[in-house]
Amino acid sequence: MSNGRAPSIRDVARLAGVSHQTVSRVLNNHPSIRDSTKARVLEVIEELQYRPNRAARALSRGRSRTIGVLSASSAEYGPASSIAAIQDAARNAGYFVNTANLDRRDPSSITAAVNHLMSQSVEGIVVIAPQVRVFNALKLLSIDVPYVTLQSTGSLDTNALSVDQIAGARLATRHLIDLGHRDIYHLAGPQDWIEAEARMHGFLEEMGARDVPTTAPILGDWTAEFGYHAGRELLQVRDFTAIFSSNDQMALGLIHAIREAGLDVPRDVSIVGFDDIPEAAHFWPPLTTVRQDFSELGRRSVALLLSQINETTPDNPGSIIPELIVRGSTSRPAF
Amino acid sequence: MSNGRAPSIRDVARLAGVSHQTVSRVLNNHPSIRDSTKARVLEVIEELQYRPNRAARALSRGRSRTIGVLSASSAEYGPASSIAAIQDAARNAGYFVNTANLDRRDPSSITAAVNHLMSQSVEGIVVIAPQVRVFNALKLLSIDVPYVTLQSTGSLDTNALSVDQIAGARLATRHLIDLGHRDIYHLAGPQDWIEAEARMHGFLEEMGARDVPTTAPILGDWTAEFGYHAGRELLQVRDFTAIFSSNDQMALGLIHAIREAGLDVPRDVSIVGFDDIPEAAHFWPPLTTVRQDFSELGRRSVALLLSQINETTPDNPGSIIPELIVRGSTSRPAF
DNA sequence: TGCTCGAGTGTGAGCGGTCACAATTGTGCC
DNA sequence: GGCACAATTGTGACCGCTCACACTCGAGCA
Repeated sequence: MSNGRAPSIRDVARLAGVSHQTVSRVLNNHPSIRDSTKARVLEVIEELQYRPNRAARALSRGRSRTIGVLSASSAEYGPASSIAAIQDAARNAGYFVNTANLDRRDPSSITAAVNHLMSQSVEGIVVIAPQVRVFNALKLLSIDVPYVTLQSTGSLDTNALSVDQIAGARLATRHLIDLGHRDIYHLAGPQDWIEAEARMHGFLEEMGARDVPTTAPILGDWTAEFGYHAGRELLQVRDFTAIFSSNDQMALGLIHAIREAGLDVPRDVSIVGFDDIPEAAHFWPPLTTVRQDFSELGRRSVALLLSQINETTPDNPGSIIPELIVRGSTSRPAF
Repeated sequence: MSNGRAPSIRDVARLAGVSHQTVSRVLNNHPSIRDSTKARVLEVIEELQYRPNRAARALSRGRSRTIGVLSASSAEYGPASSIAAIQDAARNAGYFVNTANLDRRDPSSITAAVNHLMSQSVEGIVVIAPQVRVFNALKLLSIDVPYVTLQSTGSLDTNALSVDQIAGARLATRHLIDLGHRDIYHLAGPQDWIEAEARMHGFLEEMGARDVPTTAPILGDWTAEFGYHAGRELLQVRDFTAIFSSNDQMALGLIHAIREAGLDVPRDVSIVGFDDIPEAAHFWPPLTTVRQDFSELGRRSVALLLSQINETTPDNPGSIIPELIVRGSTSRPAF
């Protein structure tokens, strides 16, 4: 009993007067077990406060029932929401989740993080680190477990899943054009990020489709701080009436810079963001932006990954279409 | 070789012409191993792409080298930053991290989450769910592993670690009083949250110490949305010149409401927030707030937890003192 | 009655590591 | 050369579970 060790399947067996294998059968819901036996075993389990030892199970089964998450910048709203959803979805499916974060300054951390996950013998990996170099590293490492990525690499990956960033960016751009804007800048995310590139593409496509001339997008780093500085730079020129920012944080920085220069949003400049973080509705002015459902993305990624692990067909293919949320930061140009 | 199974310690041993135990010694950096032997083994390990099986190791050692994180609202900035830091710190210490999220609507999820962690045989738990009911549940469950909490329960917990919320709140309040404000409201967080309560206490203490009369704090839910509605309510009365909000998001909502009513921040109302989220510097006006170092908190919590697990003495006791960051949202009252 | 068959249960061998202990080899010194 | 002793390596059991297979027993049927 209180010999220091946690009770094992054999302790339960002894007390219930059955074999260890019978206990194992009860634990795994084996069909052919007499109800009375099952009840007795369950009783002892309860009495002993028995908990199956996961390591032992993983070892003998050869499956860890764990999936890994490879994530960059997991403190940001989008990734964090997705991770939370992934964890819930995985738990519901009986899987455990292990997260490894990438240090964005250290390229070798990709290998380290993957090794970390592999040494956990994860059965699959969800990648929320939508940077080209991460994908390249993943290919080189020739991982022997399936993995899905939360962002399409643009090529026709069967294991990619994403909010249709291009469609979202076109929605935002179309909105500005429809309002009458012609001189529109795009503040993009870092070059290296898949979704930054996708949004930039969407922007350029829509501008092209409507025959609006464009200037080269500015490459930012997602932070409000960058948006602010970019805004100050842009105001030196002031040959634009609207800016489409690749995320809400940079949009916030832009607005700050514009305000500070004594101008008004949206009267002088219209701003559209991307993501619809919960705060966006309370920016001043409330931000017009493109909403993407990070939680749904997380849930679907788990479904897709598990279907690959278990070699079943996934039930929800296709990408998620984001939605334009019009608020106060956009209006017709002054004239 | 390619018999489907991953190579084991014995495969390595065979190829290197040594015993499995020698391989094990190499893996664990045992001191008395001849350099030449070690080199040979490492060579084979490399050749075979051998990775130790964690489940087997955990089983035979009886230790999982895993710590659990119990977290509520892990998508928010503060918790998410701490979690990221915890993961890094744990990884550096050779530990794995497993996160379980609480569903805030379902009280029974506490038990479920703890069971989830325990079934992983975690060696310790970091609790980032600073709600009274979580602590109560934890006590009832009589967990047999050490755990630390990222927020002090107010009582003298040896296993609590925290930013000194009271000191932070006093800093914020003092700042407002020093500016000349006397009619100051406090928009608090949810009653149930330890840190909300601590900040409220700090506010009341400082007000008391300076003989400034106070009104009852308003209990919010941390969201910008709530701050906005609270702001609209408050403006019906308008018998205040400053508001101390228990976090930055609610402060943002307040500002929104105040602006919408045609008033100015800080001219008509000064606002102080709490947390210093990265966006706070770019609110309009930039938010005066109290900065707390979530990453440091995460790192220290791991250090504390590991010291409990390994029964060593922790090296960095005491709480972290937050810092007041003065920006544009506060000024002397109109008169 | 004797046989087959399947439901229910038991037996023993792994899974891939670590641990305790035994065995072997090497070194210094008389 | 022979011995004590340390350095290095090997042997077998065991961690807690699942797997493959064997066994028992009663029902159904010729």
